[in-house]
Amino acid sequence: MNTTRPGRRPRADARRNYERLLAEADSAFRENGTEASLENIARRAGVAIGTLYGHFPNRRALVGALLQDRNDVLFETGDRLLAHPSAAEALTGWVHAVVEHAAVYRGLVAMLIDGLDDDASELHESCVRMSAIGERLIANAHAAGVIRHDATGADVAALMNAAAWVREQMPEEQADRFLRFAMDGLRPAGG
Amino acid sequence: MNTTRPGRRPRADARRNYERLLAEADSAFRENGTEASLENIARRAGVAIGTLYGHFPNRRALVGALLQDRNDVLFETGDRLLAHPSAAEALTGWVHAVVEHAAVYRGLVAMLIDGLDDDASELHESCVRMSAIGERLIANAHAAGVIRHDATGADVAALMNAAAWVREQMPEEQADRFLRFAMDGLRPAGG
DNA sequence: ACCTGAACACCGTTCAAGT
DNA sequence: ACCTGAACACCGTTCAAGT
Repeated sequence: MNTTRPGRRPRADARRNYERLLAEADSAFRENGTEASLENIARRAGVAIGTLYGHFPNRRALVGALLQDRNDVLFETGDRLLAHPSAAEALTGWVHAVVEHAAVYRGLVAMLIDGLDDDASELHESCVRMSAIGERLIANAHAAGVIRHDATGADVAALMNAAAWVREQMPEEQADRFLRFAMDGLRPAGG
Repeated sequence: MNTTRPGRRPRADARRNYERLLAEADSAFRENGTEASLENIARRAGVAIGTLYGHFPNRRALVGALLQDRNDVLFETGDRLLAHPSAAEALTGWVHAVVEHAAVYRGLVAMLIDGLDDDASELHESCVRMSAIGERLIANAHAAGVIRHDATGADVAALMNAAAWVREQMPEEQADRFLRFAMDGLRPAGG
């Protein structure tokens, strides 16, 4: 639960401000998406705008800090699915988990896509890890013959991101239907 | 080619400004997406910001004016496809046409989605028309038995919008693959 | 009838000055 | 070591004043 970075003992007020900023950012991002006003977040947290930038050099850092715990959960899910006996169920489970993960904040999918390409992004490491898990699950699916042979990791990633975007834009039920149909399109030809 | 609205004879300078604003907006939207700075557009067109607002009350109106000609082409395509002998090819053709249509400006898909729900939007009419064509083509596809029976118009719309979004975010080739796979997911179970 | 640009209210981001 | 808030450079949008 201690989210403080390298320096040893943060001052009590610094820690409190950090915590408050995270809480306000979370609620602002949930309400208005990842483009929510940072000035507003600082104001609601009761600190000056400079304090926000002191703790988080940019918007990505703030989002990254908020995603920490959720990332841990996601990667545990990934490990569990990699050991799952059914490669098909594992892949489906992963896609659902990632879509759910990205659905917290409107606009997050776009940030994650950028984060994968930009190695200077605070989100880069987790994006790469997500990508790696996906690749392995797809390899397993191919080995088990439960996915059409011409589908690549990039194809599944595109599907996943698209589904997350649909989830941001439309009612959850519609997003579920989209995901189900799209996944059917990945099944082997004879399936 | 005359794009002037109800008032009879626009002043020569007004017409020229209108034309210049459209041209600059088009290039700005192509470069930076539909969120491109309006002040920049006015500046590059050589007019004051107030002149831009005089011609276009908001960003949607500007986008709508730019889409006029492209809409005509799209709807002609729609009419032609509605008369196409193969319901399957017609639907596929329509989805491709809409994705291509929305791909001009990054961010346009999101505006079109909003435009369908918001009847105060300058884009609303064309969105409704697009939607109606889609519905008819899907009805035809169902009648011909070339689409899975549980797929609705909303499902196809979601797929189309998602494909357009993928086209905005990733290389065109990736978007094509996504679209092909996703469309396969709409084929009848036994297909 | 149309154009101008100042005015207002908002941003993100930086940084000298404080404690 | 951390916080503050003014400062700068940018927005979208409106509207009184011009021609």
